[in-house]
Amino acid sequence: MSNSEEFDLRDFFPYLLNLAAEESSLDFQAYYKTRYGMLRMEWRVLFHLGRYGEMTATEMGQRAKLHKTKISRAVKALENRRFLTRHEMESDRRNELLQLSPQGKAAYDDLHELAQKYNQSLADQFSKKEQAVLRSCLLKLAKL
Amino acid sequence: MSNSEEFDLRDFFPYLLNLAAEESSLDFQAYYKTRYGMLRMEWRVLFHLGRYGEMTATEMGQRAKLHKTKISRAVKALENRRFLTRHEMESDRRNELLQLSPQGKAAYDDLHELAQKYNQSLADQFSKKEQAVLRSCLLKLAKL
DNA sequence: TAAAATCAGTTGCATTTGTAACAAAAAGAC
DNA sequence: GTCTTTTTGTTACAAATGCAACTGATTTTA
Repeated sequence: MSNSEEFDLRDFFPYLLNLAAEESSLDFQAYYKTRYGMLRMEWRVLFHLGRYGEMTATEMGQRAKLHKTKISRAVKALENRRFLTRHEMESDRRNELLQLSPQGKAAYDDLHELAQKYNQSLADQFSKKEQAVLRSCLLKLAKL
Repeated sequence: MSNSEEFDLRDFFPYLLNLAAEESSLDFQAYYKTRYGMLRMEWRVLFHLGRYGEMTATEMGQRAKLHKTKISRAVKALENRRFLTRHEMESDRRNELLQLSPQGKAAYDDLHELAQKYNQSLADQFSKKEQAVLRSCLLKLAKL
């Protein structure tokens, strides 16, 4: 039966990745959730707009590999909280340009800075060399 | 504005971990889903029983850091599909010993072998050294 | 030993997500 | 031009998850 040489869950990368992903985002997630009432998808959309400037939902979808329904819902929620505004484009009235409001920008600045610090605290567990290997492996696994 | 030296999502470990976790489990997930109609939690429970032998739900919860409601629902689903049986313990009738049925064992054997191969194909993207670093980083991040 | 506290496991409800159908606008066929 | 197809974004419905209340069994406490 249970041979101790046998393949274990602790050797299974998808499992490890899942646990590490969950565990490593808990604290940060708690922050934007309690502080700004945001969900993960809303934080991502906010980040994209803050980091890369105004864009349409479709553009963001391609850039971040997010499905349009996720974006649609996140945008609606952010709009309700006055974190962003939409502007119908004259050239094509199906398109809406999304941009952060001043509040949105303020939230972005706060979260962006925090994310950086938070990330540093995760990275500090590892040597520079390990950090580089980890990052490159993850990029490859994520197919980025 | 968008300063190109600025901290990017691609530098943010929680984000990378999430994407890598999702991407790296897609194919395997599709297999046990279409082949056995299982959800992730059900696969985990099946794996635990197959790998470590019969145990109670609480034991499994501690071992795998899973919440009891998740286990309860996964056990019910696996029981409905005749992959496991429950046996009330005489010593304490609140406890139920869970064990795989022959079908459950067969599914475990199949999935276990596939998981190993699948994992190997993920690992093959990296050198031995990289694999070791990746694994140890993930274990640390997952707090295992 | 009777009442209170604890523990295993389940169920119900509210939230979140995934999929697919949908409406409106634009582009293409002819 | 109008009829069909494609594209953008929303919505509806079903599945999945998290959390808290619950049932029944056991232990503790007084």
